[in-house]
This record gives sequence, structure tokens and C-alpha cells, in this order.
Amino acid sequence: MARPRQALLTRERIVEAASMLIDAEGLDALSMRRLATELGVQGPSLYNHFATKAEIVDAVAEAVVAEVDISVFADCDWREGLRLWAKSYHAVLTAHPNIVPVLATGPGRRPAGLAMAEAVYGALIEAGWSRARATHIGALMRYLIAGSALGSFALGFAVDPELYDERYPHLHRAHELAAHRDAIDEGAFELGLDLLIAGLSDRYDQGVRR
Amino acid sequence: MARPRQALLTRERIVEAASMLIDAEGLDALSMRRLATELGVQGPSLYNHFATKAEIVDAVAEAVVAEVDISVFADCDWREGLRLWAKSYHAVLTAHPNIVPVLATGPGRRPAGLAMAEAVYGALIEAGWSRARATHIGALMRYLIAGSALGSFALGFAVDPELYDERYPHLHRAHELAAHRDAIDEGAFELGLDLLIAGLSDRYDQGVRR
DNA sequence: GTGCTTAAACTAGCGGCGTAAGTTTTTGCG
DNA sequence: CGCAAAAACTTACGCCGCTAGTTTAAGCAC
Repeated sequence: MARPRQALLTRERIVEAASMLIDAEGLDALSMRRLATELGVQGPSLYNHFATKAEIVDAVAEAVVAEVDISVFADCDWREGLRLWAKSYHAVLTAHPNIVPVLATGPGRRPAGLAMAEAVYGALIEAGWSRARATHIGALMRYLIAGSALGSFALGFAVDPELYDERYPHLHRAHELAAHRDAIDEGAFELGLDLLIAGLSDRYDQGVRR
Repeated sequence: MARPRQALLTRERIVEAASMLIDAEGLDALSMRRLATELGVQGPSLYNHFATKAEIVDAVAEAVVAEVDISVFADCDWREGLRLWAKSYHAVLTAHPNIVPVLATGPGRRPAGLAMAEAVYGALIEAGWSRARATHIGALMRYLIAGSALGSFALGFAVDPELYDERYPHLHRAHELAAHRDAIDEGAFELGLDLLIAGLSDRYDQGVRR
């Protein structure tokens, strides 16, 4: 086949297929040949639209970050804005867990990431936080959100139950955690969010804004 | 060469070389052939000591986690124990940033990880926290520590400075962040640690332990 | 309308990857 | 002493990201 009358691929279609593949089967399942097959095309054809595989993964990450709702900062108090934004961010990452390592590791050079940073940082600055503290707070929220999305804490205790009782007495019945995995992760995230925002709120109200 | 009089490889030597390679050049630089070369040996020889590459990476992760000081829980108040443990954990991850994605993503099935969970969870339970809350707190600390170690927040703003002023007014001079990257990340982590432990401490003192 | 450039698909192939299979030699034990 | 297990080796398979070169269609200039 040479050039078709109607183009088979677009950047959009490629990103969408890649995103679905990552969501369904994980980052490792994404190979150029596999992705191309999914799109009814031969592997190297993808290079007509993206220079490298990394660019494709990047575009997927960008699309995911763009789902996060940053409009909340416009209408809310900084505390409420922070909370709603964090929940939206958290929800998006929970919906696309397999791409999280890319988001967490990679830099925020992409437009959506910069727009998000602008929104968060801007809201904090306008609330009266110092530049340095606003940076810290933004980073801190990211730590919590990315950290919670990355690896389920509850996961990984599904080993031989008898082993625990001998060597790890406090982990007795810890293997049952796996069943409540989602609830636990959600609870831990909520706890963290409450504690951080409450703590910041206290400092803010006491005039400690740097 | 057939079997040598003195074995060239041991699991220890392999893990050490792999660890050094990951520290020096990153996870991607670790390939079986490359690692074998580093050890003066042919690639497949490694399979005499480890069944898969994943097992080697796992062993490296285990060795890193084992560096974390969990003895602090024995002598301290739970608050101080939590703080010292978190700092030790954080310091270890900062010293081996390239292995962090493995630790963060992967389950805690390894002995060192289980021992750490046992220590943290045990200290919280004995302090009087409910089982559910202790789990949340342990998970939450992990989120903060792993999240902060994973991706520097400050990194990734080293783009064309002129771009910021137009589209992202609050990120004005944000590119300068890269220079203070370590200080910022450290500040954000410390802030998070302070806020979380202070918040938990308040709840604890008020008798809210679940 | 006829040519020219560009775009978008193709095929072939390079070097590297993880790993399986089978070979050779040494060691250590019954 | 004989023999199984261990620890190195060589070879090879099928995947990977990606490059190079080819073919044909589309879009545009004159």
C-alpha cells in the first residue's frame, strides 16, 4: 500500500489508541508494532506522525493531565480550590493508573501541566502565600496525589497468611487488606488531604504565610 | 570457558553491580548483557543465579529498602518514631532516586518491606491508633515519601523563559526553580511531614484515634 | 492539464533486548 | 571413582525502537 486516498492515521487517533492500550494492558503492552496493529497499520507508519515512541507516551500523558479540572480556583477560596483540584486530579489518576509513572517521573513541560501549575500557584499567591511557600504547597500536593496513585499501599500483602503470624505479628490478617484495597487507599488519601489543608489553613489564619 | 575453578558470580556481586549501574545510569541502562559485561561475563550466565531480570531488580530494591532505619520505633514516641523513620526513608530514596519507580509501583512482598510495615504499623497500633487508622497513616506516609522521591516538582520548568510571561504570568521566573530544585523539594517534604504529624498529633491528643 | 513537491503508507533491515536450549568443564559427594 | 549438579559458555528465537528507501496519492503552480 502506498499513500491512501483518505489518511488512515491522525495524531488524535494514535493518542487515543495508545491511551486505551495503556489503560487496558499497561505501559509495557504499548509497542509501536502493537499500537500500529491496533490501528490497522504497519509499525513504522506511526513515525509519519510522531518522531519517537516517547512523544506518543508524552501526548497520552498530556491528554490525561488535561482532564483535571482547574476551573475550581476561579470561584473558590484557596482552601476549597485546593481540595477540589486535588480530588479531581486524584480521580483522573485513579481512572488511568497505568500512565501514572510517566506523569510522576516526567517533567511538567507540557502545556496542560504548565496550565495546572499556573492555576495552583496563582491561586496560592493571590491568597497571600509567599512565593516560596506557594511552591512548597504545590509540590506537596503533587507528592500526595502522585504517591497515592502510584502504588496501592494495601496491595502486596496477599502472601501466605501463616507467614505473618510468626514473623510479623502486627501484620496479622494483613492479607485481608487486599480485599479492601480501594477503600483503604481512598481513606488514606482523604486523611492526607484533610490533614494538609487543615494544617495549612491554621497557619494561614494565624498569619504564617511563608 | 566452562565452569571456572572459582565462581565468577555470586548473587551479592550481581546485586551490587546492578545497584551501582542503576544509580549511575538509570534503570534503562540495566540490561542483562550490559550488567554481565560489567561483571566480566557473558549475558546468559546471570541466569545461573537469577531466574529473570525482574528478580535482579527486585533484589536491588530489597537491598535499598533494607537501608531504611526502622529501629527508631523501639525507643521513641510514635510521633518522633514516625518522623525519624520518614526522614531515614526519604534520605535513602534520595540517595537512590533511579530505583524509586520500582519501589513505588511494586508491591511490598519483600522481607525488608514487610519488616518495615510491621514496624510502622506496630508502633501505631501500640500507641492506640485503630487498625484502620494505622493502615491509613502508614499508607499516607508512604505516599508522601514516594511521591517526593519520584519526581522533582521543581524540575521541568527549564524552558524558554519568555514563554512564561505571556501565557503563565504566575510562573514568571519559574525557570529559576531548577536551580534551587533540591532546596525546594526538601522544603516541601519537610512541610508535609510537619503538617501531617502535627495534624495527627492533634487528633491523637483529642482522643480521636480512629 | 501537466508537472513537482510533499505526505502517508509500505517493506526491509539494524542492533539491542530478555531469555531458552544445549554444551563444556569443574566441583563435591556417595 | 563415578556421576550429578553447578557455572560458565555459544547459539538462537522473537520481540523491540527506529532508519532508510520505495511507492503512490494529494495539493499546488503555471
